[in-house]
Order: sequence, then structure tokens, then C-alpha cells
Amino acid sequence: MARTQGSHSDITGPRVRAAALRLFASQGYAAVSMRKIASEVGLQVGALYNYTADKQSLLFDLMNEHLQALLEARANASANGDPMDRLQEFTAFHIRYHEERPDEVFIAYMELRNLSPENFVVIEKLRDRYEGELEAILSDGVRAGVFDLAEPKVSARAIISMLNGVTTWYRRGGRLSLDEVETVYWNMVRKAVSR
Amino acid sequence: MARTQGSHSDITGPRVRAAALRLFASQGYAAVSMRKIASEVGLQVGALYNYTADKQSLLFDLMNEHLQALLEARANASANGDPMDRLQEFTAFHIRYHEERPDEVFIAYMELRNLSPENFVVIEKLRDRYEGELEAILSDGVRAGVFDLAEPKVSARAIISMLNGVTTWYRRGGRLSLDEVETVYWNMVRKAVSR
DNA sequence: GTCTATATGCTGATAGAC
DNA sequence: GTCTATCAGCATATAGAC
Repeated sequence: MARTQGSHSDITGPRVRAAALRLFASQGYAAVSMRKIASEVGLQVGALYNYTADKQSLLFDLMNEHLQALLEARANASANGDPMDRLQEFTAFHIRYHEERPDEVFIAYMELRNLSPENFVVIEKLRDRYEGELEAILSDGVRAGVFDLAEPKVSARAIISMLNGVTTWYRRGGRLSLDEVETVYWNMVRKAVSR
Repeated sequence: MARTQGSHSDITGPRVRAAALRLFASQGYAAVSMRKIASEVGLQVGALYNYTADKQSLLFDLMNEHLQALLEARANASANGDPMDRLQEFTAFHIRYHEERPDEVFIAYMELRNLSPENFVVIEKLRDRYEGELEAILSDGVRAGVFDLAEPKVSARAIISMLNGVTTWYRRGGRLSLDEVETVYWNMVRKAVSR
């Protein structure tokens, strides 16, 4: 009997974060009250504070965990090899990873201004690291003479903006499959960086 | 003496909208109270309701006026001629027009979810019209054999997403001039659509 | 046109019973 | 771990004096 009856912290904690994620994504951080989150989980407000210090921590934790997982998922990607292959791999990865996590992605770039200044610095650093991975691919390609880009850093931002757009309109079961969408975007990215 | 002394509706109205615009853009619609807007203008809350029916109308009017002006500014653009020239003109126009109105642009795509359902429909239609102008250029280019795009509609969205990204990082007085930024983006757009 | 005062309800967060 | 009760403050919007 290692556990008190009625102790559900191991399951309730994730449910609180899941509810906050869904509500923040659909209504925005500022428009979601702790009461709404509690009622979504089936709790009273007070109980929420067993799982988070405050509302701000809830937002920060969601964004932080998302970006940590994103970088973790990229950890296996090769940093060597043909830049064109690496770029294709990055493009496919970005589209698929983000399509599977629309709420996390939405929050990660819509709610930056609702982070406290200290939390913002942390999140911004993680975003820069991810962007830096694409920039490295582009710079390597320019050095190798495969890509023609005057400003790899600016181009990296441009490509990520373009790819992020997918999450704003793509819906499963729509006219195009994700494979088809991936092909359309990859063709544009490939040509945009080429000589 | 055509005007009562102390009557400032002609000047106060625009100041209210300007304050709302600035505050909505920097803090988000839900996080900005009518009190904050009033104090920004130098009024008490009650006086605000001489200039707007409610907070929602304030948001809708800002977005509506922005999109109407955007479409108006495009009205002179030629719908004939070389698709490549028209695309370059669109790209330059979009970057410059949006760079001059960062707050309006930010609100127009960040605060869509805070519109009432009826208002959302109106705004969405205006956005579709603008997107449709780019799509028409791309489709014409595909027909003319100048562009190679399997999905002009998807490509239009991709290009607009990419161009919109400029407003999220570009700051005047930074390392690159707007001319240079425009060149970088135009080179990528041009290559992305070409055969 | 602007003010003050007010109605009514929600906010984040905490205290203490169970 | 969850509940109820409560705090102090702010939300949108309106009414009526000037």
C-alpha cells in the first residue's frame, strides 16, 4: 500500500496541463481564468494550486516542455552530409512535428508576450537554438556552393515562417494529404535556396 | 462659431482608436481593459463609450479599417501584364505596406479569435480577398508557363506567411536596410515559384 | 462630452476544514 | 488532495449630474 487512496496527483497533474494547453490555445492565455481550467478538469479552483505555483508557471511550463521536446526530437539529426538532404529532412520534420502538436505550436508563438520577462528570455533562447539549426544547414550549403543565399540567418527565419503557416490552415481530412502538402512546401523551399 | 467649445469628438475619436491599437498590439486584446485605454487617452472610462459601442467594436473597427485600407491600396495594381513583374510588385508592396503598420498587422492575425463569430466572418472574407490577389498572379503565371506550382492556392498562403514573418523581427536601424530585406525575400520568392 | 458613482460579476490567490 | 469560503481588486457597461 504505497499510495493513499484518493491520491491522484500522478494523473491529475497532466490533466491540468492538458486542459490549460487546450484552453490557452483556443482562447488565449489572458482570456482563460483559473476557474475555467479547474472546471475543465472537474476540480475547484483551490485544488489547481497543488499542481502549479501560479497561472504564469502553467504557461511557462507548457512552452518550455514543448521547446525542450522539439530540440530533443532534433537531437538525432545528422549535422553532416549533403546540405540539400539535411534541408529536406528538416522541412519534413518541421511540418510533421508541428502538425501533430497544433496547440503547443500555437501557444509557443502567440503567447510570448504573456511570459514574464525572465521566462521570456529562457523561451527565446530555446527558439533561437532551433532556428540556429536551420541556419547552420543553410550556411553549410552556401559554403558548399549548393545554395545561393545572401543572408542565411534571414532566410532561415523566412523558411520557418513559411513552414509555420501550414498549421494555420491545414486540417486532416481536407483536400490535400499531409504528404501532398509536404511536397508542395519542399518544392518551394528547395527552389528558393538553390542557385 | 460652428462648434461648441470643449467638443473634441473629431480629435478624441481617433486618439481612442490609436490608443486601443497600440495597447491591443503590445498586450493583447484580452489583457487590455477599457480603463487602460481611457487612461492612455487621458479620459475616464465612461467617456470612452461616446466613441465606441463596446470593446468588441473597437477591435473589429481596427481590423476592418486596416483590411479595407490594404485592399484599397492594392486597387491600383495591374491585373494584367507579366506575372513575374506583378509578383515582384506584390512582394515589394506587401513588405513595405506591412512594415509601416506593424501594430495593425499584428492585431489582424493575432486577435482573430477574439472577434465575435459575426465579426470574424467579415474579417475572414477580407483576408481571403487579399490572399486571392496573390493566388491570381500565381495561377496566371502557371498558365503562362512562367511559374511551376502544383497548388497556387497553397503557394499563395506559403508566400504570405513567409512575407508576414518580416514584421516579427525587422526593426528600423538594424543591420539590414528594408531595401536589402526586400531583395533577400524577393530572391527567395522568385526562385520558389520559377521552373 | 466628460465626469463620478454604481451595478454586477469575475479575477488570481490563500486559509483552513475534512 | 480537495473542498468551501473569503480577500481585495478589477472587469464591462450604464445612469445621471454638470
